[in-house]
Amino acid sequence: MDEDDAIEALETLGLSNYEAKVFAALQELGTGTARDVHRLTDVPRSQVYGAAESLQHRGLLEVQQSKPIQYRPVSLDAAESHLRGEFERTQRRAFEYLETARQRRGDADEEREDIWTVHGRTSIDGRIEQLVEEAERRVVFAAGDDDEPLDDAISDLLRERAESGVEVLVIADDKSFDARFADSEVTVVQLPPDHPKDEPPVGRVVVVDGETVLLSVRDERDDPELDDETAIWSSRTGIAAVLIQLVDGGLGNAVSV
Amino acid sequence: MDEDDAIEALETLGLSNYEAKVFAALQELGTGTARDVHRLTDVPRSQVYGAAESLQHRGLLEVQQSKPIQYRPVSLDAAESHLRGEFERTQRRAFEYLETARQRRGDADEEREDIWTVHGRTSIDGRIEQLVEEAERRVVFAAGDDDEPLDDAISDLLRERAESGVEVLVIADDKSFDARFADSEVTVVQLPPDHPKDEPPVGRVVVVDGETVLLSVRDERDDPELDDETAIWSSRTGIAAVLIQLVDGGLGNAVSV
DNA sequence: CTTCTGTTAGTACTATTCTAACAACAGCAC
DNA sequence: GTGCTGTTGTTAGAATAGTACTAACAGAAG
Repeated sequence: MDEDDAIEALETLGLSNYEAKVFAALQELGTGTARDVHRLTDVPRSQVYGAAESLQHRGLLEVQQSKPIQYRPVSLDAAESHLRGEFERTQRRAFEYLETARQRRGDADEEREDIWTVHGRTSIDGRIEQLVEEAERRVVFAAGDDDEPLDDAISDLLRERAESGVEVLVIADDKSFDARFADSEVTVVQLPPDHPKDEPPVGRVVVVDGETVLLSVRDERDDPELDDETAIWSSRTGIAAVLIQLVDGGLGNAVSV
Repeated sequence: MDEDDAIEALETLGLSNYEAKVFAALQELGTGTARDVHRLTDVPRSQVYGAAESLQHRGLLEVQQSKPIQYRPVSLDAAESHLRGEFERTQRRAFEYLETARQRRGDADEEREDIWTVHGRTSIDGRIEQLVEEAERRVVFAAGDDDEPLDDAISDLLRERAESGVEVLVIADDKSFDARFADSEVTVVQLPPDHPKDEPPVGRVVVVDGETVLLSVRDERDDPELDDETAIWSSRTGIAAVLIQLVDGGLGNAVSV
């Protein structure tokens, strides 16, 4: 993480280029004048005043109206809280409208021979949750080798659906899943040790009611935080039926989806 | 909250203008093609493809590679989680560097006749916390009439400092403070009912060790979420001594700061 | 044959980056 | 006290980069 990355990240958080540089410089200076900031950065001195005023109005700087004006950043904790508060308020504004827009949509189109592609772990998690919530009879969930294949929210939801009468099977190839679902209605099926092991990049496989299937694939990149997972899913289609048969065949006699 | 506000908010969250409009349109459509989106918005049809691809890579859309291509938004919950995750990762990137920059600063300048101005409630809360944390002997905290003058974090900190041996007085003009500090070492001083009442826009008053003072003022605007509070504070200065005497005088015989 | 689709290129406009200039003030030498 | 130099804070404008939007086209679908 170098200074350019941090400046870029601050810009992503909504600061302008000059604001980001002024804020970062003042972290290092502690307290400083426009000239001090200009000397430490490539921000033109005449531009420091406007950038600093904007930061002050956003609650990120304290100002001493002396001659010359002195600036100091608020604490990093206060700055983080402040930016997070701004983010949450902005997101709430946007999503209140989006919820009303969503409610305005007409009757959903009938499902056709659709295969959908989703990028990103949180989006895939969301789709998995939705498919599981819609299950009426049976859910089969399998995960490939992974440090953390099963999100807490998803495992909670699997328990909940199992307790509400849906048949839930989790296919595991290590023992940790037993502990997670030990006291629930979820059935954990252990693959035999000699079962051919899917190598990465296989991610998750979910089959719902024998007619909906989701397959995710983990991109082979280094940074797990970058949501580098892609999934396809399909429901009540010919291709879904074929994929489900393929998944079924891959599991052999261990379990039927 | 209308559509333009939502579009603007989505732009603040990092979407481009076209991306925001495509995403909002698809909330209403449910599923749609580039032409469907173009018809519902003023986004040129040729620009919908690029905006949609970008949204997909950000994990906000699902795509069906048919002819024509079909797009659908991920669920609003998944979208919110996703944007929040992006925000938290970006903020962590920025603040890791800022913390190292902060640690690199030289010895803090000696305090001079400084008066600092702070905008925004979270920044003022942060400064109050810092002043209270630095207290060695005595903290006096007063708040004007307000729906929620005392942040949980601040009240927790006041308790903690009282329990660690600092003398903490909270000056209240209603009974609710008794409940908050009933079982702690914090002393709550009730102003007499006939005490002249500060009218808004007075916010908070904090005096630390008889030599540091913070005075906040609430701007008279409607929206409490807009952090419309401004504070001044000063430490070990002549003006701080004067302000503290003024505050002392304002409290009459009820308490000495 | 017409319309639609997806892609690419380019122009016009807006925003940002950066420089220049200036009045007023502060500091210093004499 | 005066004169000179440097600093401060403000404003304006040119250059550059990014965004908004239109136009055009090949290929496919109806």
